[in-house]
Amino acid sequence: MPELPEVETVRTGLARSWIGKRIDGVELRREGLRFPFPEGLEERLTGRVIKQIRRRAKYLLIDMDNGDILLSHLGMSGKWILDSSDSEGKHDHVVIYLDDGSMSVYNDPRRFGVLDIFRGESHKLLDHLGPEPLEDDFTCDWLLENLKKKKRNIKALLLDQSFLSGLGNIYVDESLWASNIHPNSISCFIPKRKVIQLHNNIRIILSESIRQLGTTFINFTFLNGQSGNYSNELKIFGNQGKPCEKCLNKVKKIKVAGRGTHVCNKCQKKFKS
DNA sequence: CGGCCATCCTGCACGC
DNA sequence: TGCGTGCAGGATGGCC
Repeated sequence: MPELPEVETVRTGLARSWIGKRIDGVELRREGLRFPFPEGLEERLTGRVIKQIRRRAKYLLIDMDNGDILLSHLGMSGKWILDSSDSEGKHDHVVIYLDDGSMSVYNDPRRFGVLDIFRGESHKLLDHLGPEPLEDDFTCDWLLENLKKKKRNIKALLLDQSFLSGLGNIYVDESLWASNIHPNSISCFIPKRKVIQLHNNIRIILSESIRQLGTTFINFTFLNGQSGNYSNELKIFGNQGKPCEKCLNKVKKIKVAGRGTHVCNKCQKKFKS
């Protein structure tokens, strides 16, 4: 479940390993992932030099020397294994051969990932995305104004990538707990002082997680065994049955917006009117 | 517009 | 121990 901090961690790793290298060959081991691979992907990538790696929401954008952009989304279980010595793993779907003799392998058991190539400013999967929570345009005023405009369940809204991009199940639960807002609150009824806290907490939590290289669960390493430490910092996610760190009340796991949701009913206030 | 559901897929945690 | 079942989850698309 890579979210913004995990994808950012992957970006840093890919940048270190890939920038300046030329792609000598690409092997596709199946027809596609979530979607079929684009026609002629191997040919289009072969011979290209990788110039830059960017991130938008949970997408990786790999800029080539001819203007082509390789788009990679890790879905639920995707990972890039760099300097791999082996590409025969059960779920190794894509192999990229680089001009330094190394091999990068895309492995994705659940195949919810996306790999596409495009050129220009616009891509169907990117065009509708909301602001980046760590960029300057995600201001407290912006959040206040836009929560007011909607009458939606706050958890559903924060998970909605067209509203705000990059948050997933983990960081939404963490941000709402840190702000003492119940995930079943309605966006427009959350008072200003709580929205200010929410805005602040989203940025603090994401930044701190990036600093720690993200959250890693068993079975989920990003790059050659490098793994995130933010798991140790999780205050509510996965803590069902344990005492809340703020009030010792038992943390519950409920369903909100179709998602498993962790909540402290004592600390987190439900704003519904 | 918003909520809800199904879909994609596999691994894993259950219960018997 | 081993099998079957059901669930999780990011994003989309359809339905009401």
